[in-house]
Amino acid sequence: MVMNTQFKKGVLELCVLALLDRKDCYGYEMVDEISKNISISEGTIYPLLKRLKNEGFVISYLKESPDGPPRKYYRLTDLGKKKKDKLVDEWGEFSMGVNNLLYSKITNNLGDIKDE
Amino acid sequence: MVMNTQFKKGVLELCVLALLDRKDCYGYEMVDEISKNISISEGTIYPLLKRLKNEGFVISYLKESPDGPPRKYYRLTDLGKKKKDKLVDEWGEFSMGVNNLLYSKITNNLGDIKDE
DNA sequence: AATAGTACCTTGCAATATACGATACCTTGT
DNA sequence: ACAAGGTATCGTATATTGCAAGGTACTATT
Repeated sequence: MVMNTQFKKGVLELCVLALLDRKDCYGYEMVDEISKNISISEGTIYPLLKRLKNEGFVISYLKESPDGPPRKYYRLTDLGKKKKDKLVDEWGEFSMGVNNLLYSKITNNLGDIKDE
Repeated sequence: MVMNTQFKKGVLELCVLALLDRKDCYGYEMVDEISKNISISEGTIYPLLKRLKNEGFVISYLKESPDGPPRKYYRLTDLGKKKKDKLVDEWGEFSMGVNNLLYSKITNNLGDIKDE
């Protein structure tokens, strides 16, 4: 899926946290899951997961795979849940703000300037 | 307005183009207008306008101001209009994709794995 | 043994928002 | 005349982050 790279900045963090809020996932799985809606590559997710772990938003545990190397599953911490809720709120405000700019009547401040 | 910095990456370009599609604006004015919905600083908009001009999406012309230094107005070119339309579409797809991830039922691929 | 799919990870690059500062014009107050 | 503050522009340096490219390693299939 071709997609504006810049749009994703910061949003992928939200997507990962939102995904993990539903179920524990391993990295490779998240790429698949998220890719159904917005494109993401492995080179993005692994550094991101590492960062989220360093910041205490997730923990990880290993589990054997039936076909391949062991999978590293990630689970949201309480802190991660809070972070996710905060980001969801921020995303709502932000996307609403953008949509206002794109679609709403422009608020022009010229109401007090009369024709002459 | 406090706001996630990363969310804005790339979207401000869209906002500026959308604003200019309605009316010619000067930089300082755009900061005011956009700030009603999403926070933005002057240090952001001027480099952005310069880039948009270099890429041929806008042209600029000077106009005296009743109070202050002359204003540099920006106007969308045909190329800029196309770019704006494209970005609006991309934004629509993108934000829809994110909302799917945040709010929709998760599509789990475990339907063929039975309890045992 | 060779290939392909799964799964993990790192390095280096590119894009871009912002802080910070510089420049310059105008008005108002002292 | 001078200082202060609002209006308006522009440039530089920095931090964050997504991604391509590459590597490692395990399993199953050919």
